[in-house]
Amino acid sequence: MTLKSKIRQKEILAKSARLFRKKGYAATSIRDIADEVGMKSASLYNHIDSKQEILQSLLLPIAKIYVTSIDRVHESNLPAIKKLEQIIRDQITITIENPDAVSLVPDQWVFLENDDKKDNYGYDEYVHLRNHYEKLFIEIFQQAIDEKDLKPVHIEIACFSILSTLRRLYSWYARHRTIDQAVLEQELMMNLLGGLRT
Amino acid sequence: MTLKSKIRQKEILAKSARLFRKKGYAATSIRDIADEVGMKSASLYNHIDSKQEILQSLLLPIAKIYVTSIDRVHESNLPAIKKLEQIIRDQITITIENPDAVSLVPDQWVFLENDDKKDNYGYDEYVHLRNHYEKLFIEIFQQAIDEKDLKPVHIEIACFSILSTLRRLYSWYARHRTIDQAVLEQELMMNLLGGLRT
DNA sequence: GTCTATATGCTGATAGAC
DNA sequence: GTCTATCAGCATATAGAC
Repeated sequence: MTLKSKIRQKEILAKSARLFRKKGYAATSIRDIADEVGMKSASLYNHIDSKQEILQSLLLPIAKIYVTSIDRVHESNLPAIKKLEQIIRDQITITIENPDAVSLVPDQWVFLENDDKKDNYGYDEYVHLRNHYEKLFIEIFQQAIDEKDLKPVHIEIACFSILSTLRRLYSWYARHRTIDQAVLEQELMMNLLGGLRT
Repeated sequence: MTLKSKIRQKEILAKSARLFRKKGYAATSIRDIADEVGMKSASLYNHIDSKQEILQSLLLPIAKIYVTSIDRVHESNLPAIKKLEQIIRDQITITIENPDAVSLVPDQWVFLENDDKKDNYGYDEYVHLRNHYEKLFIEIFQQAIDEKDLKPVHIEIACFSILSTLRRLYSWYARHRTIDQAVLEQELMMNLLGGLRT
């Protein structure tokens, strides 16, 4: 694979992400993507195998970025409450650095498919990564309660609430791109953890 | 319009809402809906004008429910912080009573269309209702800060965070339908407002 | 009010010329 | 690597028999 084709592929992925974000995977056609890239839809297939491959090439890498990030925090020796703060900071950074890919996370994963013939299990792999992330998040949250840094709240409600905000941050950030990241981190920390601290 | 046809229409709307929730508007076909209702797709058109009309018949009523609810709170004589608490309780009730319609609110409104020829402005009307809701929410939030019941936080971040959780509540609730509503209200109040109180 | 048949257009993807 | 031409299938919606 030449360097040039890799650049072209990255462009196709980036433009697809923007279109998927705007209209969703199902409502975005291969022709829409080709128009955006500036070629005919048939030419796209010199760079990609299928529309489904594009979605997988967007969702699986971003899911792995999330998991790598929380794995590293999990393995650190910080108190659990400090781990939670770091996880929130990491999610903000990931969102700011990959807003289009992140925008697909809440809802577009349902369009991932499994294809036995190609040994290609996009849906299963994605769900596994997401479950791994949520499992660690809840585990660390429980630890912070055990360590008396958080009140003994309803864990599932609290984790759902925090993650709902973080997963939607891309949409708020799109309208406020000039905000200082440190301010955003501080404010969100207060919003998400402030009411739960002992 | 006969009583029977109204019942049939309600069934079509309910089944459509469930399908739109699962796969999204664009990925749900008229045939999918007809299958679910138990008739051929052509027969559906004896009960509805178009697929687009179904989406509007789901989204606009639920948006009006939200607006009616916040309008009533806004006109009350409660302190702003009590208004916010009531708004959160109302959103929880609306979600529990209309989970499928509520599930369409975060993302499916982009598929609403305007049709000049039919004097039918679904998109514009929906966006207007949503903006009205958010304007009142922010106004009441600001008031609660002025009345010293909330810290002087970054208002837009705080409102975004609270609304993100409330708009996603349908998905958490789907997996925890047996929870007592009073408990849910109490926990969410702590999560959403706890960190912001003076 | 439901059906079969059909119109018209768009979908993802492929074949083959250049 | 891009193009034109094309395929088979599915989309929304309508016409008209029963």
